[in-house]
Amino acid sequence: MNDIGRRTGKPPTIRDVAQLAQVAPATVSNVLTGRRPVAEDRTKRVLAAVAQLGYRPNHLAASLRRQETRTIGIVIPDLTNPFFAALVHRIEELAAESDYQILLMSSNEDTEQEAHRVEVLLARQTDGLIISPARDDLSAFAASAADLPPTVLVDRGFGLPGFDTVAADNYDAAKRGCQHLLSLGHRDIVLVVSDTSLANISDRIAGYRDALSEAGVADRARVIVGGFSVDGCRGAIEQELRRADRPTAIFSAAYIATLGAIKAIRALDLAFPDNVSLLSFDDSDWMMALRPYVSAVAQPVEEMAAESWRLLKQRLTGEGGALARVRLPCSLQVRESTRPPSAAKAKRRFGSI
Amino acid sequence: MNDIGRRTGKPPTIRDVAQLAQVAPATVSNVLTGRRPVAEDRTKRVLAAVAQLGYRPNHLAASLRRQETRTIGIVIPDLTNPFFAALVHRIEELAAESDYQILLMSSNEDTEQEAHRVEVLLARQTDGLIISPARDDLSAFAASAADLPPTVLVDRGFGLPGFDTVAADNYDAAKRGCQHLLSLGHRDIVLVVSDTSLANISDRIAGYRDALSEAGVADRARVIVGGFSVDGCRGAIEQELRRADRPTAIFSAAYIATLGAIKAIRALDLAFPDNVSLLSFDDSDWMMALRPYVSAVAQPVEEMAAESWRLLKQRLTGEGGALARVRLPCSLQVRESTRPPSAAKAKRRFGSI
DNA sequence: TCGAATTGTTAAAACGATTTTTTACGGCTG
DNA sequence: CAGCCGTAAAAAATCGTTTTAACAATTCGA
Repeated sequence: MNDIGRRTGKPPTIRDVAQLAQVAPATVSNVLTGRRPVAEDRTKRVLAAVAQLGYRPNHLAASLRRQETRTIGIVIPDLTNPFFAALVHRIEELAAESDYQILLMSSNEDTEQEAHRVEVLLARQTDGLIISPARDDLSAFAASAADLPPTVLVDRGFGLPGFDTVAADNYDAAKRGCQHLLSLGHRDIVLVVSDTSLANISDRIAGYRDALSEAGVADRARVIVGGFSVDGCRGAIEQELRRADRPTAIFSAAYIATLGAIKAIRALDLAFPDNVSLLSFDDSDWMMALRPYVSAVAQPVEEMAAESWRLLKQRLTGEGGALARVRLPCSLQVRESTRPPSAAKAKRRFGSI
Repeated sequence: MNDIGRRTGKPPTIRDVAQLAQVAPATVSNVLTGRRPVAEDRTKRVLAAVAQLGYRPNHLAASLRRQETRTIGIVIPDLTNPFFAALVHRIEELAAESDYQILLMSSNEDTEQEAHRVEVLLARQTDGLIISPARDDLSAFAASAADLPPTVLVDRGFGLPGFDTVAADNYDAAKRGCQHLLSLGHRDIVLVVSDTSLANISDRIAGYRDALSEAGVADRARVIVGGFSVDGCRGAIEQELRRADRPTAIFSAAYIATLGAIKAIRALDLAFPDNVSLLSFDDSDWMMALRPYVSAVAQPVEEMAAESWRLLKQRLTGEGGALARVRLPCSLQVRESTRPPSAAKAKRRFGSI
């Protein structure tokens, strides 16, 4: 380890390398980026100098000059939701493969925070954005909308004009999930959602309603709103389960709602699928730990991540065509928590009429 | 909406604002940053121009000049692990409060990827780093070590020289967890870990062993290694559960191991705590969905995040003192999955001697 | 063999801010 | 009234790279 040529203190710059290699800074740049050919002997000198100095190009300066940061901003409502964690994880992985890095921010389901984060990302010159907006309308971005770099909306905000959007086919998934329950003989199916103002949720509600309609039991539709907290959902569901005409099946339309549903069922000393069937929207690996194993409508998280990144990258490289709206199909995982309504239950209901 | 003074195409720069406000660029900067006083009338003119142009300071340029990016890099092994998701979530939240943003990267438990990510972060001039290293030795950073900005190691790499480090008190937590099982009467407690090369894991192993020693049953120690996959752990545990001298309790020392343990127990048609008690290291909100509710040693994720950020921020603002090593206590959550070994079980064991 | 095209090299400009230095202008003081 | 001082504004330097444009040297075609 010698210190020859090592400027103590500040890290070496391209000028230091150039000086040591006896070439111009531009030549160093050309060697390192490969944009223009450089004679072999100079290339070697430059490389040697780079190695000797431990030179690391300052990405900041390069970004400023190139007007490209190779950074994309991701804004999601809540990283502790495994769905979003998985989404971000995969996007990061894919982005890294193309030498893009991600600036991650959580909006905490709050429009104002979201708007602020987007502003920050704009100021930071991110090349692109992937957002799962807190609300489906444009209010949050209204102020910044005109200055947005290529932006993909994922999970939420599907179809908003001006954006590439990616989402699961929530309508179809909810419909199929509900049909599954119907086919088991359930007629009293309660749908638990976190919030009705979100389009992905209202799509699920629509799918649920349509499935009931087509089965001729539209009037049995019961949608309850539990909010974004587990205990909010739990409370709402408990109330539902305490009624005389207790539902025979619960369809929890979000991660939080599933947790709330299970907690509610436990709290009342009931069991699924014996007393109520349970179907979850969103599948997580931890569900395999549940006994009974919860049936679920699984969103294609990986594909959503892949598709979001694909679309964004196309825009970044200028290959993008017309704005895309990608709906990805969910898969229905029929497992142990959904069964025909129990005889005992049917009898009780019968008696109560 | 008029377009007066609006340069179409490129976003407005500080020069545009200066020109419109009839002042020098420096004055605009002073108004916006508040570093130097500016006369009131000029201030008003500048602010008006800023509003009219929709000027947004280019953070990139400011960073380059200031030699400070207000960006911190976070490198974690795996975002799909709820522990790390929660950690990142909280750090992001805290950092945002101080106007720092985070560049997030996953190492995927891989030293090479990790080293590469760290290099990228260095090139990007991040002001600080928070890393949960894939290995406890310095190999990954050896090349970059000298050039690292203030760096906090969290969860792993505790006590590595040259770093502020934060970790749960794994030794004590495992010991107390094991003591809990011992106090219930268990003597055949198997500890399931992902990997033995990690210091946090070996601390857990040590705590486990010491608890057994102090109870005079050091020879009953059984540590099995399942790797970083759920099914790896499941397989290893199944094998253990199939033995004639099946353990009466399983202590799963990591998120993945807990999942594997539950899966294994289910696969063999056993139940906890009836056939085996189960104690989990790492607590997640989804565990509340388990029936029975799994007892767990909970790492103080929020505090670990807070402490990491606090230490890092101190270094960033130059208030930092001597390198800190912070051990945070875990809490033992005794719930339903840990019970005294069953009579039936005891009898069977007795008969098999 | 001479001018044109090509190639490699470098000096200088540019990116967009902040910080340092210089200048200008009053108000005081001796 | 000259000189000094303090303040606010402007001008210029700076951060570290890439790109442009100018230049020299070489190759090629006619």
